[in-house]
Amino acid sequence: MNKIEKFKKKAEILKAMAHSTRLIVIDALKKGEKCVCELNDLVNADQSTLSRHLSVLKNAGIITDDKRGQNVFYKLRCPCVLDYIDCIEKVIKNR
Amino acid sequence: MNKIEKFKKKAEILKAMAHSTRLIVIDALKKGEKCVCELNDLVNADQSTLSRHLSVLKNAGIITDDKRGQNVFYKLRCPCVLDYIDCIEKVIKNR
DNA sequence: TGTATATATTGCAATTATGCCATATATACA
DNA sequence: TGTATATATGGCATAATTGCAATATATACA
Repeated sequence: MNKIEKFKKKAEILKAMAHSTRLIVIDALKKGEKCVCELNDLVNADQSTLSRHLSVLKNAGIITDDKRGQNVFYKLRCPCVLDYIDCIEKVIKNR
Repeated sequence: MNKIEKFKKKAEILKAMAHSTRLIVIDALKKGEKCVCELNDLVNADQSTLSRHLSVLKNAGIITDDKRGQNVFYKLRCPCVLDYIDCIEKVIKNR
């Protein structure tokens, strides 16, 4: 894989994170897994819309799902994505 | 500013980074400022396209510009954005 | 088996992002 | 002043993202 392809892959991950609803989900998962219904209470969006956001995060490899009974539980695959938010806040403060 | 607004602002920054050309620029600036002509040699895009990518990064507060003579030099405002690489690479490996 | 509940998917319209071309602006220098 | 060089901007076509409504699927439980 050449250099440009590598940057494209990284951009994909960032793009998957680059939405307020998806950031709310990532933030909510920092203390452990949550089912869709719990996440639904946190975000202000249609159930189908949240479901699509979750699939974006899942396809990017940021979260994983685990179906148990009627519920699907999501959790962060790499909690380091949360560290990144600190830097983003610094950017916001400095601009 | 309420919580959702804060997440929207963070998403803006991430979205500004979420493009391969803009990641190449950010990476190129890790060792210090560079003029547009130097960046133009690194990316595979029209000059006007690069210019527009630079304005996206600038508007997001990720880079600043400094015009000296005929050249415009860009540099990272918060080099911590480079830390994304380690975490993003971890996400890519784990998925 | 039938029904309720949780979650995912499809269709579609509206918005936003992207890229290139042409053109504008601003500086340097003859 | 005129010309070349560096960078930015406007216009426009194409593609991608977003959100909701409707529908599908899958599990639980009566």
